[in-house]
Amino acid sequence: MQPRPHSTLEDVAKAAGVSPATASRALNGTTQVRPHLRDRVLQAAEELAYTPNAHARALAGAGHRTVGVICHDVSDPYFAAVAGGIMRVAGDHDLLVTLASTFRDPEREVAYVSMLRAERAAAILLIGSGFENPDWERALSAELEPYLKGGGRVAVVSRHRSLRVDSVLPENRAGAAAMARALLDLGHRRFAVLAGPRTLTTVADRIAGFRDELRKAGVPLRAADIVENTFTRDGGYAAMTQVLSRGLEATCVFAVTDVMAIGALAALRDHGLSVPADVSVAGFDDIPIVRDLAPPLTTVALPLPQLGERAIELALTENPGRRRRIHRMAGEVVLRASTAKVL
Amino acid sequence: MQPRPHSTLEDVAKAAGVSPATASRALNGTTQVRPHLRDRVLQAAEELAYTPNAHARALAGAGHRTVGVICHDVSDPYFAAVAGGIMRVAGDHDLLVTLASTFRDPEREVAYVSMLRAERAAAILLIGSGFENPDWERALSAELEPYLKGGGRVAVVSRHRSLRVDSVLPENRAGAAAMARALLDLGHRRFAVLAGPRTLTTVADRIAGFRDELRKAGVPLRAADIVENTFTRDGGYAAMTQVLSRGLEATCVFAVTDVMAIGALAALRDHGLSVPADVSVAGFDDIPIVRDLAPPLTTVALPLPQLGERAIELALTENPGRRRRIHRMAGEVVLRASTAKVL
DNA sequence: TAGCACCCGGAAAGCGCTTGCAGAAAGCGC
DNA sequence: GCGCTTTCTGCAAGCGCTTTCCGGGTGCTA
Repeated sequence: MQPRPHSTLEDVAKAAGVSPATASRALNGTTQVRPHLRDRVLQAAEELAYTPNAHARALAGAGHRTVGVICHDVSDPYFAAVAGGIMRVAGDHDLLVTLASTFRDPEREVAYVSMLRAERAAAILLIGSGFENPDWERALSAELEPYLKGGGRVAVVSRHRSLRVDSVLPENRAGAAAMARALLDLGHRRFAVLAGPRTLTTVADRIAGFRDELRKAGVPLRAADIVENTFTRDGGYAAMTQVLSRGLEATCVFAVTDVMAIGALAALRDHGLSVPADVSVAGFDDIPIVRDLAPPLTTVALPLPQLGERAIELALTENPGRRRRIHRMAGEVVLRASTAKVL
Repeated sequence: MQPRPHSTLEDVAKAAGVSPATASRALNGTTQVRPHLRDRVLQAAEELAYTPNAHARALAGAGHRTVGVICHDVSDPYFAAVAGGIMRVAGDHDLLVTLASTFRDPEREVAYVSMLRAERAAAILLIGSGFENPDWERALSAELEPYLKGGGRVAVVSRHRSLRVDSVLPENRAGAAAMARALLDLGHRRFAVLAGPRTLTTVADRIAGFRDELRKAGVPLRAADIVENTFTRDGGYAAMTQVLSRGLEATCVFAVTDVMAIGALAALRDHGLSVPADVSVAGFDDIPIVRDLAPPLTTVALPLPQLGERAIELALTENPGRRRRIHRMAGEVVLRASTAKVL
């Protein structure tokens, strides 16, 4: 029945009584086309509900207006916020965004890069910490290399530095240090740290910044004060529970991400402890929800959407020298009601 | 320097000493290729870091393994959760997901459908309520129609029914009715409803279900008890503030979405009211965060990730009769500490 | 009115891949 | 060992578009 599912440029050209070349030019405005011809083409296109085939177009050399974004899980508020920033910029550039959630599976991440490569995506953005295993990071590099050589643009956000590509880096170390200072100022001297996998630089940096600042003040942070778990709400809950199980000595809990802090708050509530009366809690990231918690969470505020915006802008911006560009973004301590002065 | 940025099938074929056709067949396994030839091809591909050009492939008729998802805003926890479900299923099918946030701009929505059409996406999924204006819905239909005729698959989640496509529909009406019953059982008789744009069927249904159930119990819900605002946290805050400004008579506030409920909770806190002691609050959706609020939010739990999973499965499943399939999903009232018995 | 530059439109060559089609090779029975 | 069937392989067409290269108008100048 249907001769061809979609109408093609040739159909349009025929309907308008011009050649496909002219139709193409009229539609894209690459070259001047006499007004009355252009109007005929436009009208024909309209009538035929013509939509250019993006594949044909890309194949013919017009490039592909898609950027690929790879993160661990879109439903995590952190990634959702960063992705939101990317989407906004992408929308302004008429770019389509292909978003892939790896669910923290390294093989999947590599597979996605490969698919994005096959798509000839204009750029690939990797958001979130890399994987613990350096082998995975290598496999990823191997996949990325040919892409870069082929003119692909890559940018990473808050990611292990082993990849030699443009990156947007939150100042994790300085942010954590600032948080330590703020908590010290409140009079805290005993801390518990709830950490994600410590092989991730994000985690390592936040812990290091926090610990170094404490040390400067002569306050030690012992290895036992740091509890490691997954980067999730439940991970935070479990880590907090573990801390509680050996008897809470700390007056303040610092979770390396807000999501973990949310789990920690839940665990504390479930154990009948009140925040900040019994113990103070601080997080990191400032995902949108934490200001609405009760108590609102003290945290290091990162400009999450901007992280994404800078990343895509970086990737889209010409880089003649092919130098590795790094855009650092500072975090700011926001004191809310989840932390209190020690009496 | 670089003769061609990427190595092509022809390069692989040449390196393996076979024709492109054979190389293609070896790589795709469409037809038997003698083992030693196949191995040579595979090895050559490996050595050349060959990645097939998805565009060429799609153009040559092999179809395109991408599904498009259009929602209002990925950074909204509701959409993030639904998208999460979609991603999981897509990953299992080796499909790439192109996610577009319209930021509630109808023109952008139509434009995205057009772009997805141009991409020859295997399916287009529309998540979230349609727009208030029936004209927009028509414009959208006009864009979708040719896509469907061309063999495209479309499914919508929680969306205005005017589109004649497969859909996944939460049972908004029944869910809201169940919530009304639960609140009545707690002894509440005076309610305030915080609504999103009422022209959206989602909102209309939730209000109707709620009101009808109250009516059955002889409890009236007057027009003035319903306050309308945007579908956001700030919208909830504003709506709640408005209710408070005319003097709170209600013993219970029902927000048509959790996100609005979060705003309402914040507004109540800012006004020095305590929940549920002074007033009970209930929401709808059960986005993941609400169980961790203090107090945890009473709400109608929708299986958010499943909403997405069903939608993509629906779109991917053959539909020989071309009938409009509707998958309804029930919500379940979850009573948490944000609602209390009326003394 | 002739001459020149300029602009516009068309023909055609691909972009990289899949896929009939047909021929070559291999396997089988007799 | 011959002819037949059954695999396998290569040729070539073509997916829908962009773009280079030209030829033919057009408008301007002399």
